[in-house]
Amino acid sequence: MKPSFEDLKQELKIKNINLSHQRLKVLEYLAQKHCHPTADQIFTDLQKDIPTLSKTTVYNTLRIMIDAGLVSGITIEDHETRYDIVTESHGHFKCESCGTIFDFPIDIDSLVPGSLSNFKINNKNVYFKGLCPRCLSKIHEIK
Amino acid sequence: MKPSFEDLKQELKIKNINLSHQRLKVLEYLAQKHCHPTADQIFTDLQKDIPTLSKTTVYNTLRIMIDAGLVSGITIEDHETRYDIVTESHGHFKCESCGTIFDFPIDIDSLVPGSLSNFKINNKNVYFKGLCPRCLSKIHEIK
DNA sequence: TTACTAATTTGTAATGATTATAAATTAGTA
DNA sequence: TACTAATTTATAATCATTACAAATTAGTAA
Ligand SMILES: [Mn+2]
Ligand SMILES: [Mn+2]
Ligand SMILES: [Zn+2]
Ligand SMILES: [Zn+2]
Repeated sequence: MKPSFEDLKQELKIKNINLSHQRLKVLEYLAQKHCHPTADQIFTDLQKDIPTLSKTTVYNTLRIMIDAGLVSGITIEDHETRYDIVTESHGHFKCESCGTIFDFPIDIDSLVPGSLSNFKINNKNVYFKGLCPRCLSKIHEIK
Repeated sequence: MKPSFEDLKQELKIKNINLSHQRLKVLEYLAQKHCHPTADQIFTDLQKDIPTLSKTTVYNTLRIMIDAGLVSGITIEDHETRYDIVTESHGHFKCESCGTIFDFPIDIDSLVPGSLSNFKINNKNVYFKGLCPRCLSKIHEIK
């Protein structure tokens, strides 16, 4: 279930994280759009509302949210971190043509093999790569 | 089943990739150690044998092997790519304390959800993060 | 209001893995 | 040996992210 923006604000209050204008905007952005943006996309979009915004603030805020457990950084390509409001664990599909990241449901917990019984698992990630339906149909058109 | 070094050389011949001294050494390194090294680790270790080795050559070679499908680049952290001889698909566990990456068996194909039926999936990745048994026992000792 | 302090934001510089480029070396062939 | 193409090398460039210190803001008490 997707957390509401109010829920998130509440969570931050509980964790003693002050709610500045910038922090609220970053959080709101992630809560409303769920497009798995890069830090740069967040920065570019929010700059329209907050002309003085600095990219450092975006990075700082994302780090704070990650440490608080409200946001997760998704590493699929080694040169770009995407950000996601944390919900139940789910898989990610990245289209290699348009770059869009799609969520998909997956029962990750059932995957854990016996060979990891002596390991302490802190987080589990599943991602696929390929082509999304939209890009597949575009390729079809050209042919 | 792990491919032998000879198998790999054969594969490259089939794909029309020339076998230089440097390329053989990189491939041999990956085939013998299966420690999921970084490009820099490969470079540093091979430099002992090949004093003139350049880091660019290591990167070039890895790219060629990846394109040929013999090696895969593993992205777990956004700032370091690890390299692995391609075998059957398996999961990776990265210890957040010592950095070691462990293989574990996992039936990734059984995971694909119906919601992705219209997507073309090119590759599937599963990685966990946490603490390995060795590091867990070290924490225990200290307490 | 004013003064003071701590938190936050900002601009700028630094970092570090990877890539681009072009010159130097090597291998293969006639 | 001479020629050509492939490979390697050294060096510089790129670019996302982080480090740092100064500037701004928010909160609080006098
Ligand atoms: Mn997601
Ligand atoms: Mn592996
Ligand atoms: Zn697409
Ligand atoms: Zn460990």
